[in-house]
Amino acid sequence: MNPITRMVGHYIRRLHQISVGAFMSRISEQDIDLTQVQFAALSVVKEFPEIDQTSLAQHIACDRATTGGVIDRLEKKGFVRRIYQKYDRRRNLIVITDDGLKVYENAIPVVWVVQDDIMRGLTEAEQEELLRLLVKATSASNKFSRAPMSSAALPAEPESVGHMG
Amino acid sequence: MNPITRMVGHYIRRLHQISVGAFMSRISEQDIDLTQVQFAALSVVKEFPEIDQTSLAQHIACDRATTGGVIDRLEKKGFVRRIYQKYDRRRNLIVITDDGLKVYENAIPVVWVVQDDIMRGLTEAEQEELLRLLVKATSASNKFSRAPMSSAALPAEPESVGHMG
DNA sequence: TCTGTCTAGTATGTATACATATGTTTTGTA
DNA sequence: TACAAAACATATGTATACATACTAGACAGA
Repeated sequence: MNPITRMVGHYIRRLHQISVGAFMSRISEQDIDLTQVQFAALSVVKEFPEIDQTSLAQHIACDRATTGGVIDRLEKKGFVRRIYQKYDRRRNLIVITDDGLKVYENAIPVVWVVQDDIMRGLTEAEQEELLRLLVKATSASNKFSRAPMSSAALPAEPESVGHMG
Repeated sequence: MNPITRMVGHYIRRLHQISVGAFMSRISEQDIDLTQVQFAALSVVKEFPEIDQTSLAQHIACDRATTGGVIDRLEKKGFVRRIYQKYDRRRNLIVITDDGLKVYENAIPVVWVVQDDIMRGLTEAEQEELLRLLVKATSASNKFSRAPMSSAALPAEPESVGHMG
């Protein structure tokens, strides 16, 4: 038996691949041009208009360099806009465009389909338990991570997030 | 509440980041120059000497292009060697070197420390349950994935993990 | 033998993901 | 006010991850 078959990290990486693949597959079916991370960024930009890149980075749990690239691509597609200010010229404020809003709304139903794709092999109870354990594990390890999620982006009561779609 | 906080994919991606981060952190402490995927590749190459790249790709669940890059980097570090054959000049056979073996053996204990880092927020029972659910979910979705793991690399007991086709 | 098909590996391009370094701007403090 | 420190974005380099396309080689059937 190869040791990698006993490594939790291996299955996490594998499930991540599956999750990304399912998202891209389902989103393409709807002719939507978005990645998982771009969708997450859009959802945060929609909720917090004129957010700066560093705050956005914290919400989607990417570092600033990665987030800059994500914004680049969203801007190129016309889904968000950077606003350059006078009173603090270090900051770019990000806003969602009308096109971005439309794409975002169209993508939302896809998310729940993907949810089901990823966990289709599990019973209803197991799906809830997996989600609960993922939330608990990420919350616990969050502070040790290099690109931690901001507390604003974390569920208020991790215990209660077990249910979805 | 932002919808991404309800997305299982978001937590999977997050736990993957944490897992990769923990591995790199612990492995650096030991002055070992390996990534998670490179470790997985080494372990397969050790178990199956003279494996070709496509088979290796299936075992570590990467596509051929990615695997080629992984082998490139491992070869550059002197941890594996490519053997070019006469009777089938399409195939490269990969073997582990003495240096590679040494590094691999040194890295093994780190893997178990990382295991604990990732799931430190969970009880013993929860850790086992998370691993079980990850194995079950990945097994079920494996066949829908672009870079599926080969069955040889999957755990032997279908009973406990849920076997796939 | 010739040819169409399949296979193995590679090349290219895109998208996260992050470390490190750089440059600019703002802020805090002496 | 001057200067150090912090903050923000970006640039560069490395490593997965995968689609697509391409080359070379093997192979089976006509």
